[in-house]
Amino acid sequence: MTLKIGELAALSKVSRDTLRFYEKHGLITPSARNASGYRLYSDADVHRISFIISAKEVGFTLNEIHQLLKLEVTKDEKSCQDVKQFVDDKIAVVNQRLAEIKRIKTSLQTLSNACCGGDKPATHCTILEALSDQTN
Amino acid sequence: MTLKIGELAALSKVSRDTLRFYEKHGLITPSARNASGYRLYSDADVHRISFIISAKEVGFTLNEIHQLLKLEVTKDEKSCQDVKQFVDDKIAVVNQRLAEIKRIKTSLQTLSNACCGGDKPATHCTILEALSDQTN
DNA sequence: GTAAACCCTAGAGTATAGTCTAGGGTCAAG
DNA sequence: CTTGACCCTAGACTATACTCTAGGGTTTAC
Repeated sequence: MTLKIGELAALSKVSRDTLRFYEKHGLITPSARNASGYRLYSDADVHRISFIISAKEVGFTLNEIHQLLKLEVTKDEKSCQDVKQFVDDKIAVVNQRLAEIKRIKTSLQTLSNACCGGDKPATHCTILEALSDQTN
Repeated sequence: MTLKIGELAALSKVSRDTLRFYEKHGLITPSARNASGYRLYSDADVHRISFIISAKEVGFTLNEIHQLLKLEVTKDEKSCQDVKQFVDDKIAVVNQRLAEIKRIKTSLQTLSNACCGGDKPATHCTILEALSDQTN
């Protein structure tokens, strides 16, 4: 299965321009071009863009994502130890972020539960009150 | 306990400029000023900046964070139903992000485990291979 | 009592991540 | 065989989130 840029854009919910922008910055290169120079994306490209989007959504910069993806192409030049160290560092970052997002989720949920759900004023509904309720 | 801007900056690991910037954009206002106009931050301010930083780290924009924090001051003007709806929407976003970050963590961990940890080339170490290993 | 280390404002400059425009070629349907 | 919906490049423009500079006042330690 190959997709043209507009099709991949629709599928991934990003713009064509964004795909070209990511390409210019080395994040994703279509696996082929047709005779007229149209970009043709493969299944692997679909996975790749999906990873890029997920990573971005949870707060990684394009630069960091680039580093993560680069592990693929530099694999023979770096020792395994280096790769492992880099990835383990990223796991630590991800764990931190996981804890933060859970904290935010808990406060949002406390907030939602505190709300009556009726149409009275939400007098006791504040994020910061919800946050400080946590034994954290 | 009150802190001057430099002290809060050191504590929160952001720059003074960032704190002033956040203030300009309505995210945080010091609870007081001294006679010379120096900003004085309270415990509540410390919690507030900590929330802002966490929310930002996990991918919320300053604008979204502003909306979350604004629930505090607009509480009497909005009906509880409105607040609940807004917060529940945010919870959905957070759940999505939680799933994504877990997916990334799993792939990073698969990647790390696949690495020998020795000093041989990391021939089979790629994020995308790790990602596609997942039954996802 | 002065020098280093802080604080203030206002506004310019920068990095990141797109988004849009101009000017042109391609393709599928009618 | 042309019209509308696509595709191309190059480069200008925008939004977000800082970061820095200039020019000046304040505080604290020696």
